[in-house]
Amino acid sequence: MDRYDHKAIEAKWRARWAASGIYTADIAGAAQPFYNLMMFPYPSAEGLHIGNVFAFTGVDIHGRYQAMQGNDVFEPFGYDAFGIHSENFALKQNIHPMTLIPDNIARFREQMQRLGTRIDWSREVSTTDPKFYRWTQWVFLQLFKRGLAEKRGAPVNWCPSCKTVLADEQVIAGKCERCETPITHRELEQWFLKITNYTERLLANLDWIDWPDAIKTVQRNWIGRSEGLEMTFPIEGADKSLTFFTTRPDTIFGVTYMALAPEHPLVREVTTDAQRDAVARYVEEASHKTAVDRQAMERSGVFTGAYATNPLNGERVPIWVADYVLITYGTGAIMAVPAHDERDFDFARKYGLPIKLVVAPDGRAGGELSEAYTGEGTLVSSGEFDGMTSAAASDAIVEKLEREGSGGRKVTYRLRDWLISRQRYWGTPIPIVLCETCGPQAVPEDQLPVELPYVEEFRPTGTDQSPLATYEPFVKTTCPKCGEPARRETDVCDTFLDSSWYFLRYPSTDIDDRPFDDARVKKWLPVDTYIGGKEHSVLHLLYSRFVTMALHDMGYVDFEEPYEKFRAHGVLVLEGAKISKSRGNIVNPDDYYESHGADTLRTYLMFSGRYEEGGDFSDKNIEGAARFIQRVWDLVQRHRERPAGDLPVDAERSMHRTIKKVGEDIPELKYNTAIAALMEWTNHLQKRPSLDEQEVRTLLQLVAPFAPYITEELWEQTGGSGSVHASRWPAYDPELAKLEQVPVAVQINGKVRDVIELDAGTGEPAAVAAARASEKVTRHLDGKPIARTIYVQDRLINFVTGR
RNA sequence: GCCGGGGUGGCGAAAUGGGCAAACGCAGCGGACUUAAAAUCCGCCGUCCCGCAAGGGGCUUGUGGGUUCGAUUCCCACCCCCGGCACCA
Repeated sequence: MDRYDHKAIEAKWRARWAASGIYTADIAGAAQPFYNLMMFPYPSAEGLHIGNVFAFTGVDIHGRYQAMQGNDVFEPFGYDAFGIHSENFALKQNIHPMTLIPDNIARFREQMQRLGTRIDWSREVSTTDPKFYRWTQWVFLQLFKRGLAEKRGAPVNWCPSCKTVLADEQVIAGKCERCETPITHRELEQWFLKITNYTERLLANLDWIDWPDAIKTVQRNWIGRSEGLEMTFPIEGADKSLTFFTTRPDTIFGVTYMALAPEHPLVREVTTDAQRDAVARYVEEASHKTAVDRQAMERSGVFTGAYATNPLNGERVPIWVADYVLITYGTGAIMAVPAHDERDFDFARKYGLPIKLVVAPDGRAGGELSEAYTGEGTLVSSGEFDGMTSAAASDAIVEKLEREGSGGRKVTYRLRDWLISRQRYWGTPIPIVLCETCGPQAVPEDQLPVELPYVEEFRPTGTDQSPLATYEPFVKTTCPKCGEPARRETDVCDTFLDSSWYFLRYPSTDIDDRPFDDARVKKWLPVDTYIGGKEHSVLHLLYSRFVTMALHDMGYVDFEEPYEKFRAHGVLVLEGAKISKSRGNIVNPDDYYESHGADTLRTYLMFSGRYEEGGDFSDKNIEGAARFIQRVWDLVQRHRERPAGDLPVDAERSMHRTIKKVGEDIPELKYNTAIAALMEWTNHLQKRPSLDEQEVRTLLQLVAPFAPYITEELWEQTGGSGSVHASRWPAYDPELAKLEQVPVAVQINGKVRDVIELDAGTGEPAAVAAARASEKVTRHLDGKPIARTIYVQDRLINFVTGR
């Protein structure tokens, strides 16, 4: 049999599908809308790589299956083309992003089309299109008008290489997520979105949304809820007090010093004249250290000369400045308990501060400590709380402080507000006018979009300003409130603002006077299934939940959670390394489109392992998928040449079993085992002299989601009506899908000695009788009496003899 | 360090409300077809031992324990790999 001509067939159906609009969703009229969403890509490199193809194929199979279930599937695609990733690529190529990005997009589109997806190409979105970012700006303004966006001075993460500030979520282990340069800190006026207003809801909704537990855990950890005590110690000789947070109230009698973060406002106020120079020097040095330095270097600090009083025992404790205390967590100050905290222990050792044991490990008296004891135990040297357990003492201490009004229970979070200003060129301009008299003013909505101008010199400046700041035609404007000359905000938005709402736009891309149409949002959202990479567990997935909640509270949408069902696909690696342009290990799908065709590539990628796990890419096994696709072709060609045969009951049963298995596996994204079942069935079909019409129909339908081109061609060749992709998924008969005869293992003392064929559903007496009739069983029993018999129907029999 | 996920043949992997480990595929070996090759088809294919053979027996899911008639699956301890967080008080 000849090899099928994948190039001709794929080109033919691509054209036909485009012409017929088979994948165009009926946005207004769909009876059973199903929003099948994939994370839109950054079109930053020269094209799709094999990892993108892997991800999108899995989403598409899901969409095709849902369509064959009778749903009106909407599967849109777009480009997240603003941002540092795209701009850096433009810088490297030395081509202006306004020229380069449209080329990249065209290339991505072509490669996606060759993949044979059921994407609705009539509703593309690109975040760099003014028709799109006009509404990103609108989203920003709604947040601004409700006080959820504000410009304020704060210590921020600065990447010296990218020359911009970054959100916390974009700092990985103290380094820039894009270029791995150690982050420094700057004190700058920046725009923040108040995601922390939503902390509790972001946390609470995780309890019911249908997401993988692993992703929920990552979000919970990122939000970092922590319960404890907040209290204050009065500062000696000053009208001030020092507020701190602790999760260990039981150790409070062990406080031997206090420590402030170098950036803490009280540092200046409490430092004595004698210590002023030393403290100033230390604070100055600390400001130059990167987060990476801070951790790598030995713990350090300096005494301020001031003292605070522990109100519980009246002890006087020195106040230090130490850079292991973070200004960004809790109150930026700590009570230090060297005996029961590793960091405080090291610090006390270094500076000769007292180490006072107050929690004794249970059943042992505390002696000299060689390291901090961080566990729980029984309180000692703690006044009235002596003898209590850590847990009881914590409660008692907090209650006492609450009674006295000097402290109380408090919940603290790790999550901080989302910093969205970027001192770069390639992004959505922040739609704000800065007026010297009126302050930051929203650009009136009828003046949107604030267009990003073409600026020849788009390189980052390295100052605290975006390159737009020097482009006067953009900067000069008038205040919308007072009409006086004013300047535009020149920072641009973090790309994650673009992607925080894009899914709301897809159904309304043809509407220009509002971001999204209410009726369409009601019809299509929340998204039915969202599938994307784990790398966005915090970042995109958290930000878009926040923005959706905010829009919900403003009354724009009637749901809080944008993606009630989310599934994460695995990541493809190459020889153990992440696939990326910078590593130079890009695998281009075009080579496989040419050599084997998209159907084979899709099938191969989905067959070689679990979709939700990913794995190491290697094309070693692609021949297996190619043979399977070719076998489907050959089977159907043979069927066309020979008269249709009958359908013996065994063949019918194996068909029903396959329909059941494939139909159960696809919704769970177990594509590898679905394909295995199809391979098994085709191996059976091949042994039959001729196929029944129903078998051919069913085969093409079951293979269709995986290999859309060849099945469509064969469907037409065999006179199928309409498109195979618009046909209804075949039903199976549960009775026929069952096995008639089952192999049952016969064990003696847990060791398999024989396997006998029994009718499915055979009861214990008959099964045991059959098993005892086996020569092998008799031989192994060797006359020993059976003490016990265990029977698991249709599975096994275990004869247990006495010892 | 803490939090996730994982470790199964030569390779990619199946199978966990405990029940025949290795489905499906790759590679390999043997055979059919062919002048020959490719393609295709048929058979073998975890490992060790006994046997000329038919066949029989032992071992085997990272390591060591435990529970159980029975453990890849459950429990305890540990090792390694991948991902996330990271001086979070």
